[in-house]
Amino acid sequence: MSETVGRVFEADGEGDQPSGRKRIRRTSEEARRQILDAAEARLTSLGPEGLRLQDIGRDVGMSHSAILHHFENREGLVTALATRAAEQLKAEVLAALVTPDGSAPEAGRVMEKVFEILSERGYARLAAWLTLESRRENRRHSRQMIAELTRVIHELRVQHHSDADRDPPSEEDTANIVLLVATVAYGDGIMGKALRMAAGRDDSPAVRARFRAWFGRLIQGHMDDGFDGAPARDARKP
Amino acid sequence: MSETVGRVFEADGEGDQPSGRKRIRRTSEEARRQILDAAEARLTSLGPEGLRLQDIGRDVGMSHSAILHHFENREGLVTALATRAAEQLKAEVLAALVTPDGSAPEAGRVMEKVFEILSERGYARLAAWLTLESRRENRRHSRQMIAELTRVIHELRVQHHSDADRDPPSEEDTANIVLLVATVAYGDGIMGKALRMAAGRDDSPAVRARFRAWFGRLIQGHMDDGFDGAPARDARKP
DNA sequence: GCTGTTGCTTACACAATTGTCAATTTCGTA
DNA sequence: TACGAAATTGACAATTGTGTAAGCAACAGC
Repeated sequence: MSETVGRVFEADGEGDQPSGRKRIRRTSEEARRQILDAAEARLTSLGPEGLRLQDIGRDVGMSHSAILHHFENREGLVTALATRAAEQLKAEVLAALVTPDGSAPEAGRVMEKVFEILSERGYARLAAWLTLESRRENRRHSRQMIAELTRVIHELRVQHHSDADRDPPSEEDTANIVLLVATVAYGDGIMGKALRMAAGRDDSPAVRARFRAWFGRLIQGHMDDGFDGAPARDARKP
Repeated sequence: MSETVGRVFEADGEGDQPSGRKRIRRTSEEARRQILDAAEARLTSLGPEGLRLQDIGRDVGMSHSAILHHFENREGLVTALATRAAEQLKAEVLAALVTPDGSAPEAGRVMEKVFEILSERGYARLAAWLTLESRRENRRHSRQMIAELTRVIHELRVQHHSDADRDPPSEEDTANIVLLVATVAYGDGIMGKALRMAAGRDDSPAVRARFRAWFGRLIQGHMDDGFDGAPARDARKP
C-alpha cells in the first residue's frame, strides 16, 4: 500500500531515504512535531493501516530510523500521539467555555466546538483507533479530563442558574450531560458517516448540522427544563 | 504477540498445525461458523491486532491455510465478519421490537437491547474497527438497515400515538431518535470505558446502567413530550 | 470396498515492517 | 577553527503475516 498523504519533498522513487539532496537538521522538538503531525494526518485519513514508519518518514522527509531515534520505538510514537491529542482536545474545549464577556457560555456553541474537534477534525477516529488497538492503560494522562471539564461546566451552570424557584442542577445531571455529549461526538465521529448512510441519508454537512441542531435542542431543552425530568418550556420548532 | 483467546485444543507448542493428533473434518458451513466466531472473539477482546489467521486457526484447531481455503483471503474473512455482524444486529433489534401481546414496545426496553448488542457484546468495537480499517464501501449490505428500522419504529410510534390533542410525531423526529440512540450505543461501546474513566467514574455495570437509565429517561421524556419541543408532562425524579 | 469430492495440512515463497548499529553530517559553542 | 553533541542516514537483521501449491485424509455415494 504505502499511500501518500503529503510530502515535504518530491519523491524520487527511492525506498527510504528522503529525496532532497542535502539533509535537513531540525531541532528535536521541531522534528517531533512534524512527525506527529504527519502521523496524525495519516491516521485520520487512512486509518490504522496508514501508520507506518517509513511512510511517515517519507512525508516528513526523513528516514524511518530518524523517527525511531526520536520516539524510541513505534509504541512511543503512538503514545506520544495519544498524549498530544488528548491535551489539545482538552485545551480547546476549555477555551470554548470562556466567553469574552464572562457570560454563560451557550450550550449549543460549546457542543458545536466539541463536535468540530472530535467529529469533523478526526480526533474521534484517532482516539478510537488508539483505544481499539491497544488494550493498554496509557490513557492515564487523560484520566481526569472529563471530570475536570464537568467540574468547570457544572460551576458555570450553577453560577448562571438564576431561576430561584427551582433546585439547582445536580452534579450528576451535569456529569451525565457531559458524558452524553462526549459519547455522541465520538459516536458521530467514528460511525456517523456509516450510520447516516445506513439511514438512507447522505453525509452532507447540512445533514450533519441538522442532526446536531436537533440534538442541541434536546440537550438545551433538558437543561432548561428541570434537570431530571421536571416540566419543560420553550424550545419550539424552528 | 499472538495471545490466546480460547482454544479448541490444548496447545502443544507448535507453530501452525493444530495440536490434536487426528484432523477433524467439519462441514464447510460449520467451519466457517467456527472461524467467524473465533475471529469475532479475538477482534472484540484483543482489538484489530488480534485478527491474525494463524491465531484464529489455532483457536479453532486448524491451520491458517484452511481459513484461507474457506474465505479465499483475509479480506474475505473480514467482509464475511462484517456481513454476519450486521445481519445479526438487525435481526435482534427487530426481534426486540416485537412484543408478545402486540402492545407498544417500550422505548427503554428496546434501547436496552440495542446497548446490549452494540455496547456490551462488542459489536460496536467490531464495527468501528471494520469501518476504521478499511475505507472501502463494503457496507452496502447494511446500507438501508437503519432506514428500515426507522420505518418500523415510526410505524409503531404513530400506531400507538393515542393522544389526539397533539400532532403525531414527525418522521424526521423518529429518524433523529433512532440515529441518536445508535450513535450513543456505538459511542458508548467504543469509547465508553475510556470516557467513564476520564470522568473519574469506574466502569462497573451499575454505573453503565445508571447512565443508560438517565439517557433512556431523556429519550422517553422527549417522546412523551411533544416531539420537537412541545410541553412536557410526567417523568419525575425517581 | 472403491472412488470422487473437498476439507485440511505441510512446506515454502514472498513481502512488508520494525528495529539495530555504525558511520556521517550539521550546528552551537568553547 | 576545532570539538562535541545530537540529528540523520544507509544497510542489514529479524520477525511476522499472507498467500500458494501439492498432497493427504475423511466422508458420501455408488
